[in-house]
Amino acid sequence: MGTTNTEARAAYDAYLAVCPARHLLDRIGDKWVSLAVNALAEGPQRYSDLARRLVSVSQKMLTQTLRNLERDGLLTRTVTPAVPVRVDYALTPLGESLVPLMRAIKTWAESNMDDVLAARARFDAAAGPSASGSATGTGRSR
Amino acid sequence: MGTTNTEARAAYDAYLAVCPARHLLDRIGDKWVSLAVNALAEGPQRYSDLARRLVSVSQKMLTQTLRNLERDGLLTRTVTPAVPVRVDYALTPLGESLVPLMRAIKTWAESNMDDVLAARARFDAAAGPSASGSATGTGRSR
DNA sequence: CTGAATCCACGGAGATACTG
DNA sequence: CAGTATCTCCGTGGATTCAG
Repeated sequence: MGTTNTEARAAYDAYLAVCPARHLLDRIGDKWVSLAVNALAEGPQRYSDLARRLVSVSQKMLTQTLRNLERDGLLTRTVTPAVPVRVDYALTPLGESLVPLMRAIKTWAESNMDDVLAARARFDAAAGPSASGSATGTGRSR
Repeated sequence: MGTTNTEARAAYDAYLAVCPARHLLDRIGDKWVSLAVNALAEGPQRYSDLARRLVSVSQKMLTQTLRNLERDGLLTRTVTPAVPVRVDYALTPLGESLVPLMRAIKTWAESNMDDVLAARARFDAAAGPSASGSATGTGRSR
């Protein structure tokens, strides 16, 4: 009595809602964030530069990604009111401090993805040689 | 001619499809993965233990998360055929090698989330004091 | 106890068209 | 050039129910 199951869940959800790591993971988990940060790590870029580098990104997603990063203080957006408007994006110090972390992620991935892929192949072979590849919700695709 | 825009996008998409970092980010970006790995970092746990720790996770999501991690060789699933079945989950060496990375993420988040939150507040105050909070798609919630 | 199967709703991702 | 606006599709996650 008193401490119902529902209350516990609510409390946990509340905790998750403010968990810093959760926020960060949500951010860098976004498909285009890592690519954008990576591109900007080499120096400021114009909107069209970024659009060229992240070849298959839609304008909507690129803008949305950049807005979110700007909102979080990870990059700055500078508008130069020329004839054709010019907008430059650059990492802030905060954004740059994130780069090493991204590199660490990249490094781990490149070092261990072979093992992961091998494990995945083994698993799929053992579980469902007939099944197309994965079960209910692998998470990939989209 | 020959190199159409569409081809370039297809090539880039193909590249992204195999990009190790992308895979890793997709994995650890999953809501429950970080929590599960974190919990298992302290030692093997039973299914029900994990369900208790990740209070607000549904069985479906917990099972799905664990399956994906098992598939990727990050943890092992051991079934003990007792009267009530018993299943233990434990990190593999590969899974454990991921723990420091998760910690790094957690550390960065805890160190810099204040700045992020401050930036966010500033941005929201400047952009749309009347608007509810964020634009088109902040990414959070769900 | 551990998990599979099914149904459903929400919201994000993308394509397209329009604007300052 | 650098966005904004709108619409639709479907994947994802949750609740519920059934089973070994």
